[in-house]
Amino acid sequence: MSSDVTSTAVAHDRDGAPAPDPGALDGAPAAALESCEGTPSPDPRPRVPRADAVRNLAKILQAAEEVFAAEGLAVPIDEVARRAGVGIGTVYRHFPTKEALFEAIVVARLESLIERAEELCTATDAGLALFAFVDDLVTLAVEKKDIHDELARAGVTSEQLGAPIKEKLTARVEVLLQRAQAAGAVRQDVNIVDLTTLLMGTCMAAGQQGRPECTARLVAVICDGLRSAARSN
Amino acid sequence: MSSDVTSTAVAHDRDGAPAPDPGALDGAPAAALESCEGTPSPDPRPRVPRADAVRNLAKILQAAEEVFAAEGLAVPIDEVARRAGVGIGTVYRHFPTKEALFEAIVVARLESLIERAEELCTATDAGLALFAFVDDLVTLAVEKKDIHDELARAGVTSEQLGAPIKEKLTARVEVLLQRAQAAGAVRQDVNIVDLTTLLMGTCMAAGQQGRPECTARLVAVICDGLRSAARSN
DNA sequence: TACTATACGGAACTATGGTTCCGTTTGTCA
DNA sequence: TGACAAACGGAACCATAGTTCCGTATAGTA
Repeated sequence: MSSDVTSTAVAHDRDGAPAPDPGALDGAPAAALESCEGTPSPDPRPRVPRADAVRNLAKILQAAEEVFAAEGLAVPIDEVARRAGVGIGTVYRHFPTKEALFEAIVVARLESLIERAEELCTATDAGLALFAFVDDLVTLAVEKKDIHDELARAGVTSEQLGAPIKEKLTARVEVLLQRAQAAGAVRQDVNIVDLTTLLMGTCMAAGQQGRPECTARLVAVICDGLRSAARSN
Repeated sequence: MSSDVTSTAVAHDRDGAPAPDPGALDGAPAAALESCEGTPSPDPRPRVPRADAVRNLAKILQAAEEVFAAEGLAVPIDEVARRAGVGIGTVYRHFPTKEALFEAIVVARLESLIERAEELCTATDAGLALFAFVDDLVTLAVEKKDIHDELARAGVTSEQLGAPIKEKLTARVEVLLQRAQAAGAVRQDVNIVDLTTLLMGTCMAAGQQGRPECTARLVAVICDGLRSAARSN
């Protein structure tokens, strides 16, 4: 949600194995452990991970996914380890820092949002498409506390988690916005920064307030606000 | 901004002197140290504070005001002490916990907001009054990082700082809202919870985004959103 | 089955920040 | 001016949470 390019270091296993691709969340952690960095020197030994390592990585990702969603990013790493049924050392073997673990989870979530945004980019009604995205985003933030936390930290931490992914998401949202504006469905005087700020705020508020029945009305107000001056200006 | 009644403990000097009234921020820290709790047993000795204690309390409040506004509530207490030119022990003599110090500052800020809301309650144009309050609130949040932090914690911490003051503020805002709705300037389908949530979000986002030129547009969108369906429903 | 690299577990270490304690200083009053 | 309660300063203490380290267990292989 920011254009900061400062990225987090690439996560590495301390024994040299690369950190898993966040996509591992989608079900294939084994593949994530296999491949190496961008083939700088074709290692003779392809470094096949042990079966238990693969299994544990999956358990850790699963546990992190659940714990972060329920408790937010502030939860201690011990809790993730406990939930995954592994030792803390094992978590740190797969992710060099807590941040790296966050990144794996948060990036996966952002990626699903990017997908959604891309889907909506081809919708016929550009206005409805943007509003649908707003609704999806806010709903997600209410459900998944980590998204909410991540948004809340955005301006605070200089180290941006998954900055490139955020830029990508922002770019997609910008397309949605521009299409909606071109269609005359959204006021001309808001730019992408305004919109992301507005969305961030709504996500944070709705997320920590937690009352879903309230969420719908919030989204309605926001969307109407975005729409309101569409004719004028 | 919540109706949680769980309040923080009354702040006490460890030597028995009561914590200062938050109003002390407004310039009379001496008076704050003098009076005692609700006269349960008329202490023979009126307990006049020493001059240096009065002076230091003022310095601490002043420093805390500045530091919290600039850095937010996460700043370590050492920083406040350093800025005030006193030892940490002295801070703790005046405020039993860091939370108590927060409260002194935050409550003072909320009180100024309450005052503003009361002022606006008598405005002729009820719609404009509400929108003016929204603008003031968001602007304050951008300027004072502690307000923003305090809002951000609202849903997180079970211990609510100055819960009664927040209730009072909420009550005033509710009057503003109801008047605006009665005047047909604001849509009927939002209630006070929706509004405070919306305001919280906007404050947080604007606050951490920090670009004042963006703030005005955010407020515009929000207010237009609140207005939008005023005719219908 | 034996051997070894890989991976594991969790105690120990480190850093941060709130809070306490106590020896020293100082304001106030007789 | 001397005595003493009040107040001060800041080192030390404690709790929390991230990270490292190393002895132990085990998957994979000959």
